[in-house]
Amino acid sequence: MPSVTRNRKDSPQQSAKRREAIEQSLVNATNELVAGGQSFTEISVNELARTAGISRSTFYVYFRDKGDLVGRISQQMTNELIVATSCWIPYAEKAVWADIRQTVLNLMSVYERHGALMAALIETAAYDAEVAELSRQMMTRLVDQIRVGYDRITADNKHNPVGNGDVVKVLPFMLERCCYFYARGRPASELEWLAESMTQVLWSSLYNPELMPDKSAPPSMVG
Amino acid sequence: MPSVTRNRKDSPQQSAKRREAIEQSLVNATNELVAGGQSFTEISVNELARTAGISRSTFYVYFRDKGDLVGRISQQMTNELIVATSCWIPYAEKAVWADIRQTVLNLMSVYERHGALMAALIETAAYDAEVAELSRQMMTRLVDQIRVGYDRITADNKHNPVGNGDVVKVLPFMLERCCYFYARGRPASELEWLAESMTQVLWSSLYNPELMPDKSAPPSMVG
DNA sequence: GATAAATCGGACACCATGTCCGACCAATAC
DNA sequence: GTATTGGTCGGACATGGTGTCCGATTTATC
Repeated sequence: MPSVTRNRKDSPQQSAKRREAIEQSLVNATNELVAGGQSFTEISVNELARTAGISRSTFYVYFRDKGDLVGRISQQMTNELIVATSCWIPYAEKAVWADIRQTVLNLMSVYERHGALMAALIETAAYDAEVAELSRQMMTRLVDQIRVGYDRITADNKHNPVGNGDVVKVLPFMLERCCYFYARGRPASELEWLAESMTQVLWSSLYNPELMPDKSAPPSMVG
Repeated sequence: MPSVTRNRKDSPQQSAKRREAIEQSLVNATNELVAGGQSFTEISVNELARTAGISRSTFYVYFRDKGDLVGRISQQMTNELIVATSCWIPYAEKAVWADIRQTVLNLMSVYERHGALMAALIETAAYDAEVAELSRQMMTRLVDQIRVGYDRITADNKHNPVGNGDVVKVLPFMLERCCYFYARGRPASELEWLAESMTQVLWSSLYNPELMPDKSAPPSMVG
């Protein structure tokens, strides 16, 4: 006898707890499959679900599609990145080289541990408008974060403010993209040069502005 | 009467000229469709071909798939980017602020004019291994280019070499990603702040290294 | 006007997607 | 025990894009 009260459409009285458990299984499955050499895009929902130990049907009970899953992951990643900067930003005005370096290493560590998820995020953002927006928000939050640091630095009288505060809109892209390219899934400990280089760019852009160039000199070559 | 000599498999005695003409039509179609709001990934081969004024069948005569097309485009884009740096790199040791700024503007201009193609390149690289490799090569070539400039700067006795030459592996990612994010399809003339910011990062990272920070100071906060 | 090249339309098998449903399997309630 | 219920499962379904193939038609060339 078919149940009449049964309503599939607005089913979700699924406990948030259960949803999170499934999400975790899917995250593990993603890591596993990406480690096996596939890109996230070419992993089918079926493959993903099976590897996570659930059926394709069940996947669609909890997530609209792969993009929906990635969207949730994206929130986590964003938070991790923000946290990674917390040993520098709140004290930016009195930070030394080593503080910035540590922040950079923290960021790299996120990409080391969550390389597959970061790849999934970036890949999906390429074709899924909703995820693209989330990825955009991730960058915006990083920019805001760096801006807080910048403001603290310039408010401090030790440092002569650089003319252009918009550098903060530029630096996070260097960080994100370099970590993505060089540090994804790789131990940060083997990437000393990367930590050093990114630290240097941050340092010289934010803490080194006293040495103003002569901006008025005419270009020596034609563009 | 069916032609016996006709061999479809290794057909391409298609003149390179014709291929380029078709490629150009497809490039235009891509611009048109992307301008219409779609992402390159969600444009079907049929739609792309029809907009370019050819049939789907003909598309497959000249290109294996969309990735093949994007691959060819990628070469062009890479070249344009390299050329964009030519007003700076060869004279890097005697360059002034305005020279770097001009290079940055040139780069932005590439993204202004070819925004759709750049998007197609990045999107496709996300799931097509072959295109991903080409996109990787694009970055590598930019790194090499910046390195040439760096070597000229450090060889010159005017500038005290910075400790870490690996900054050159980091800077192109800032340039590429920022142009992609901020300057794609947008007039460079309205993005003064971007040009200024990117120039500043380049300048302070490459020409401003005399002011060495105290790298030995212990971190003030815990990571 | 004959011949070959280039293009076209259309059919084909294939595969992933997202939706839907009935069957099943627990645990709990009566 | 037996019935109900929330959750899972397998499978069917329509849909839509892919890449391949071929026969037919158009276009260019001499």
